[in-house]
Amino acid sequence: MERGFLLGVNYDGKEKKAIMKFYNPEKEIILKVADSTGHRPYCLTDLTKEEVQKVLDKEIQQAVLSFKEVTLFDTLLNKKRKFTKIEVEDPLWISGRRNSIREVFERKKLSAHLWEDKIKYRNNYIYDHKLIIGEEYLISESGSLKRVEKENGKNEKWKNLFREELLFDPEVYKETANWFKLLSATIPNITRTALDIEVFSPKVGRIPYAKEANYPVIAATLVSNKSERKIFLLKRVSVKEGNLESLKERAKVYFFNSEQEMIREIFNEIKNIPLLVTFNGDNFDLPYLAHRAEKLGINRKEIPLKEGKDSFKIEPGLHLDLYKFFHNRSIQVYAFSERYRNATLDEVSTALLSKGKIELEEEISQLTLEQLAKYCLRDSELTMELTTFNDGLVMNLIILISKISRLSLEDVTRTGVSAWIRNLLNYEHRKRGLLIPNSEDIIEKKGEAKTKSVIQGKKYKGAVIIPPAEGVHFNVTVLDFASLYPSLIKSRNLSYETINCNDPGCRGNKVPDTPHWVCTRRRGLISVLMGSLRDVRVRWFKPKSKAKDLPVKEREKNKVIQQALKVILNASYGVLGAETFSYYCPPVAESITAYGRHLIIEVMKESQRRGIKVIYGDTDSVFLEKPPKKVIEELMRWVEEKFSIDMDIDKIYRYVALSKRKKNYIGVYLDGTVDIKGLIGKKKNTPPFIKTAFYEMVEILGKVKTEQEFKEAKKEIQKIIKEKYLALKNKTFNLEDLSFKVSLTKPLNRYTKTTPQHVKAARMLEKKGVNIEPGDTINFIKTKGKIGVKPLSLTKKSEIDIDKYVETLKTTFEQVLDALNLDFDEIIGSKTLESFFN
DNA sequence: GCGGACTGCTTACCT
DNA sequence: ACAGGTAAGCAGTCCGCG
Repeated sequence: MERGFLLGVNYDGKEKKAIMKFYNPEKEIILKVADSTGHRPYCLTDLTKEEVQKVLDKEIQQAVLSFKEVTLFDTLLNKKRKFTKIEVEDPLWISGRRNSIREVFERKKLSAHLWEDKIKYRNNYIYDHKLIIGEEYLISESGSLKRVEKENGKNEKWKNLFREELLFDPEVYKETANWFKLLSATIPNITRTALDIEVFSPKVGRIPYAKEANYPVIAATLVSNKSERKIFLLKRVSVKEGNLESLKERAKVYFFNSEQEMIREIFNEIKNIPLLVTFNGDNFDLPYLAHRAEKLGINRKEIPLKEGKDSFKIEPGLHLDLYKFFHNRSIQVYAFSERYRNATLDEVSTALLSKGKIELEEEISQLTLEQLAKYCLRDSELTMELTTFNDGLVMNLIILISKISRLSLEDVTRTGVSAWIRNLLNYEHRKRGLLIPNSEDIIEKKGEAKTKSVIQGKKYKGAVIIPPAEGVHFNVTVLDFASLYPSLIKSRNLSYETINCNDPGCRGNKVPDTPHWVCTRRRGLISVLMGSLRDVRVRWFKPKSKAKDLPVKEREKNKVIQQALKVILNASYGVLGAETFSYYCPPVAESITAYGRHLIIEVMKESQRRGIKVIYGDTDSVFLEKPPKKVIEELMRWVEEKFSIDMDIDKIYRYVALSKRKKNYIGVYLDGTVDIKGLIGKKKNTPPFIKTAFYEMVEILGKVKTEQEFKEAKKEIQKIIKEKYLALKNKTFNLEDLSFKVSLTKPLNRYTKTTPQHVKAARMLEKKGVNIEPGDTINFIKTKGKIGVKPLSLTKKSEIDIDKYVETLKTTFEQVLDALNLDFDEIIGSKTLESFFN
């Protein structure tokens, strides 16, 4: 009998079996357990066995192991149906090779009669065995599994807390309890090692191409989470050694005369690593090593690396590529609040660890061995620290998302949030004996969107924004709906199968502002799953992440769980409106925003009925001017009773300055902190000169306490504006403070429709031999003359177009001046005789 | 052949 | 490969104008 935490499932093409990988914390090793149940790849069809046999040719028929009749519930038709389950030898027979079942069905226009054929076999295996990644199992000699269930006292407390919920919505209650157990269980601290390699390059500034692997690997470093460090160095006659002794204090150093020997040694290390961590290892380090090894004549059997479609995996352990994980938009935005902008090792580690890569003054190939080793070691250290900082936040996040999505750790780090949610939904369909629907069937049955978007080119109508009341408003309370869209999905029973259901009795349950209705007889699966995730977050993990009575460690644990849930919940609405999502359902997506619009408008009306002005609102919030406490409480209770959606007090401002512009305001909290939304002065591309001027104004605004104090503040602001205007006119500034910084979102040659200014500047740089790539930020100055722009590095002070900067200063300040009822032109005194006559 | 009105493209932001 | 809505600036086009 062995014990281990399940980390993933793979398919072994040679053994023709699913292989589960468990991690045993005592021995710090990976246990590979092959399937012992005789599970085979399969897909489903509503054709009979005889019909299928007519469709498939002899070659596939030989690969078909069996036809079985199965009964599943079709959620779209709301009835049980019989299907033929076609079991085959190898997943490629389902799809992925010539004359696979899918290909044949497609060719014969029978795609509509095929189901569950697009699911990866490793996931199919997880569904059928109800496996939970990240959970601990007992593994018997024969390979059978048993979950280690740890009952703890917490569960009882939990049940008490939710007795009410149990009566009101038992299905959600049941799932919430499951999530609670799953997410509170112990998370293993997996022993892991980071790897980084350096490669010789004969050309300056050229990164070697992994597929060709033409040049030697000259260094490799390995750093474990237990601070074991190893440096492998290739001796080269052409470079100096430097102080090699200094390396030995920091790591075990190994020298090699032969590159082949060194690579062999790296492979020996990899074979003993349960979890390998790299930064971009899928696309560089591992393919380079694999191809280089083959080139050097190392036997394929000695190479513990396996090339996948968009991954490189290792044996027997697992490989996580952190680049892909940090590159994930949801992770970047919701887990790390956009603290890094580009997912490079340097930017991510600088932002999260306050420590970046070693800056090089020379080319990699010219460094002394000492410098090379230190550079390479730092990269591995950073990569490892990204998984260990903050008590292993990143590792825990990955494992928690695995638990929720039921995907292996390797898949979680390589896919986006829509793949996570899709997999969870697939798993839950299978668990309940429901047919996993084809995307086309959902669209065919439920149709496209019926509302019209405000922005042309979008698919349906989104949120409403209550127009801001221009001016300065003192004593403002902002109310918001707690995670509005997930709450609506839960409380309005929204799911692909419940929208516009077949039962005529449900037609009265209309979605406002749309022709849609929602089923009143059965709970929707997406509604139950997202609803229970929402409940467990809002009711338990979020408050417990802030609970002062808990030890800090405990709070931090809850915080990570809360964050993992947030990442998934924040996407729950968005994926339903994304064509690429396999449960894409426009009527559901537009119903969510429609209920949202209805809600905010009703709250606004009610607030005004109760004598409180709503001065602004966006999607899920209302800004209330001078609301008495009592009225706020009554209003919130009214909303909760009438719509069963929770409202929270989001923030309280001493005052808010609004212009007519939406998504554009400045608010000052009671403690004087300033909240800036959408203003140009805050945007990252605004020149520092303008930004500084703007923030000088913000500082003054933060000090204003009463309406009387505004008089003085207005004078000071006018002073700043005059000063800055004169500084521009007299050119008393640094050139670089006038540079706009704009990012390239695509390669230069893909700007074919128009040529924006930053692209013009970038092209000038490229001509000078500068390497320009997507994601690069271009620094440019607005200049006089026909082109109107030059890269910062090529501009002389005399070329600046001062008038353009006065314009930028004007628009930046106007966004606030409008609220203060001040006029920029009057302030700088350009209301001269001339403008008078015009 | 020039300038204003307009539309479209691009980036950065908000919820 | 989660969504829609807004602000702003510039590029490019159309149209009028003896």
